[in-house]
Amino acid sequence: MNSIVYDLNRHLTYRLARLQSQLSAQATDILKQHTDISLSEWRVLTILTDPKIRFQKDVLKAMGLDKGQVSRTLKRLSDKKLAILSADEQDQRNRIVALTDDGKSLVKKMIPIMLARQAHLQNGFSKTELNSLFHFIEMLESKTGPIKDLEST
Amino acid sequence: MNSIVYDLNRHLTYRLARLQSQLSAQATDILKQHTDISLSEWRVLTILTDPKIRFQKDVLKAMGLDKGQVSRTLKRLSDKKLAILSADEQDQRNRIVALTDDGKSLVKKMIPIMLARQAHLQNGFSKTELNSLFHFIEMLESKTGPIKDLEST
DNA sequence: GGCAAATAGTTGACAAGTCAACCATATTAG
DNA sequence: CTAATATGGTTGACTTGTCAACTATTTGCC
Repeated sequence: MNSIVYDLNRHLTYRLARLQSQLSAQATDILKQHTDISLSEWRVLTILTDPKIRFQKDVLKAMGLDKGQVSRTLKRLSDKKLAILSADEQDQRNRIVALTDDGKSLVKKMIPIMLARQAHLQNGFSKTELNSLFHFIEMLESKTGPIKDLEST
Repeated sequence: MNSIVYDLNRHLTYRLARLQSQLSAQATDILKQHTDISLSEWRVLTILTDPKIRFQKDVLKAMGLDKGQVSRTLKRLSDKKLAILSADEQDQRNRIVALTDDGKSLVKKMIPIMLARQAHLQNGFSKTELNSLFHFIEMLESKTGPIKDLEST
């Protein structure tokens, strides 16, 4: 009668959260073995390899990260001489961001390692399964906004 | 030639991370609309509905959360009078944890809302698709340990 | 019994993520 | 031209997560 038991293990968002925290711990470990950058720093570095990314605001849009987080992460990368920030003469509000040579070579060194990890994770998935997985992620992402009428029914 | 571009969007762990952060923001919002508890507090509360969970260590095992986090979260729940912690006479190291009546009624009130959200998220997925998704999560979870030989190849 | 090791939990220090206020520069609309 | 608004970025306060050191019990072994 008092069965208000809530089965967390069959609870999609909980499972995703747990998976995610394990994955990010794994990535952090790998990075620590080879470099002294954090996972968020690594993600920003990889974003900067894209030639379409020229300004800080582009990083922001590309990553969907917090403004302040991007600002501080870039600052740290710049302190570590992996990226440089400079002023845009055309529009003084913008900050131009780019990898330094050190940044580029770090990325070049780490990419094979990080790709090997992706391969390791995807090992056992068929092409079709992988596509479904990405598709599922997209479907879920499209439903992450505010929800109306949660209480009705 | 300088194509060291790394496509984050086709990068499984990145996509999962982004999805996860959106999902947890959504959950936090919903909780804030109805209660004043945080997402981690909510998760611990739901765990406590399981009669098999008697001690703090059971919460720990069931959630795979950090020791300290569990300790502090339970403390907050106890401050809010949603859970009570008491000593185990048999083994003084253990702390017995249980929901208070307030805790139980809060859970009872929130469960339909949180389940409605799960339903909303799973809407559009067939039973088969949902099962694959859970299966994929399990497969990935089984690969989140340390990886050997990342650099070879 | 007594001492080493194991278990349960607490605490402090620090890193990462979130939020909102704020400053400077550009854009636009009257 | 200039005042309101929008945009890009920084900063501080706060929360959450992570790690490791530490205390207190209990268990197992000689």
